[in-house]
Amino acid sequence: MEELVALSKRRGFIFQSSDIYGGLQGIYDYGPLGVELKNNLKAAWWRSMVYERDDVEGLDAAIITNPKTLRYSGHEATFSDPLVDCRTCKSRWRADHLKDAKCPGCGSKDLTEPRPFNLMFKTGIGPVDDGASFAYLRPETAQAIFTNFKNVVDATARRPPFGIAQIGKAFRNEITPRNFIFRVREFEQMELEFFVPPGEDEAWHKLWVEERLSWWAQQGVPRDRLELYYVPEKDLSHYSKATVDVMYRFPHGLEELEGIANRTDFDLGSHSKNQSELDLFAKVMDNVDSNTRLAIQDIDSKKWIVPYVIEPSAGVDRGVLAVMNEAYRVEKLDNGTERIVMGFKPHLAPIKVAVLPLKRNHEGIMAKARAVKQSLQKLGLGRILFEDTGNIGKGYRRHDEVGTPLCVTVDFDTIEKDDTVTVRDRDTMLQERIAVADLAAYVQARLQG
RNA sequence: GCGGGUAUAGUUCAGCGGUAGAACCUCAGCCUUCCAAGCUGAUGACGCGGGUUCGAUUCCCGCUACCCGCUCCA
Repeated sequence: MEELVALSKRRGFIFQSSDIYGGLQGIYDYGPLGVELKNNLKAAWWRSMVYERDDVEGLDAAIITNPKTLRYSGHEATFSDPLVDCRTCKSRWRADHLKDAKCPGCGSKDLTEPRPFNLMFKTGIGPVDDGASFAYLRPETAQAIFTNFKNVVDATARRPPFGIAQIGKAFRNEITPRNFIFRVREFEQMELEFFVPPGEDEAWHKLWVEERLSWWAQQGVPRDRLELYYVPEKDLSHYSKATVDVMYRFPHGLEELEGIANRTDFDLGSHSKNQSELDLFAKVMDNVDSNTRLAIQDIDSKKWIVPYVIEPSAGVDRGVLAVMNEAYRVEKLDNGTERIVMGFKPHLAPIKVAVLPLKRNHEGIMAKARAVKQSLQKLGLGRILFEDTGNIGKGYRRHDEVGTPLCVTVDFDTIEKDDTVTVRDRDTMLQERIAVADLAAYVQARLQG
């Protein structure tokens, strides 16, 4: 982990936020390469969810959320637990789980006063901060998908099974942010809420677990590096009938990378009016505020059916950490030196191609290299970097370390002989001579692999 | 929030009660016809705030951040 943190800072992937003022606990910033990596990972998710499927729509909802949404979702009740600490055995308990003001762990009565831990961020609405009008920063992106369910159905004529996908920031006042970008207070989620007819939920749940495992493999986190954890019933979230956690062996231990939950009809039911007419499976709070039913009317029976929801919910930041951890490797070279390589899949690499002039102080080579860079940039593959180090070996090493799949070098043959360049592969360190005229097609083909 | 640990250039490490050194990195110049070469030069640090002291980067206290455990989750 320390090596990843150091590399992240040195090369510009991830920085401590507000660093010059001493930082801010559990908050991180993504640097020049980090933003590319993270965007690439999100784009890969969006592509596989929204573009490559025919049954998913996209959504980008607001972060600031009406408190009623989080009240009926159950978050107000479950995200603000009064907690007490046992001074004897150093354990922590929910105050409402204590019996006789005794520590359930060791029986000691030496407990701290209950302190409220509100895990949701609040903010004031409007310019006058009198506390009278507040809203929450969403603690998960999912809720806005549910509250927009009818909007999306009406706008797209979808019927279950279909899904709504969203990527965005979420905020939680974690008690203990820890482990670099693993557990943070401001984070990003990639969530799909997939709505299915009741009764088909369990089959779809299984299917989505497989889908997600296969997607992670495509991002460079292979199946054998992941473990499935079937959450025991007593540990299930308030909305879940069954949850499968996709666990990854992070540098600090085996932890959750993504959760795939069967949320049943809890959410749509919770946010609906006239719940008694809906024949809900889940226990929901009486809703006196909603102005609609989040349900689909069966054409034949005229009955309102509340779909069940399968939710694959992945952490973007955790994904970045897992992808970086998988990509990181140290290779010993024949000359005794070590080479650090970030073996990102090409579609995730922050820089797709680096173009290097063999000599920095040669006008002709420099000009040609710039031209090659510009022509490759026009392909729209992502970031192409003009790498003007003047030391070819150093340039290669630098790009190994940030995971650039291909380095294109302009040398004397390019400008004096046959208009070819060398293309050097990150993983094998081997080079090929390619005609500049063929370079675009060659690069495109290589980056697709 | 509780308990334990850590905090010196971008990184990895020195160091001392008398205001800090190195290596690598970075940058500039020279050199160099493909894997961190060489030469010259440059930038750059004692996390923050108090206290003790003639004097604190060094000792003490508080804060902040990070790491480990409890707990929580994407």
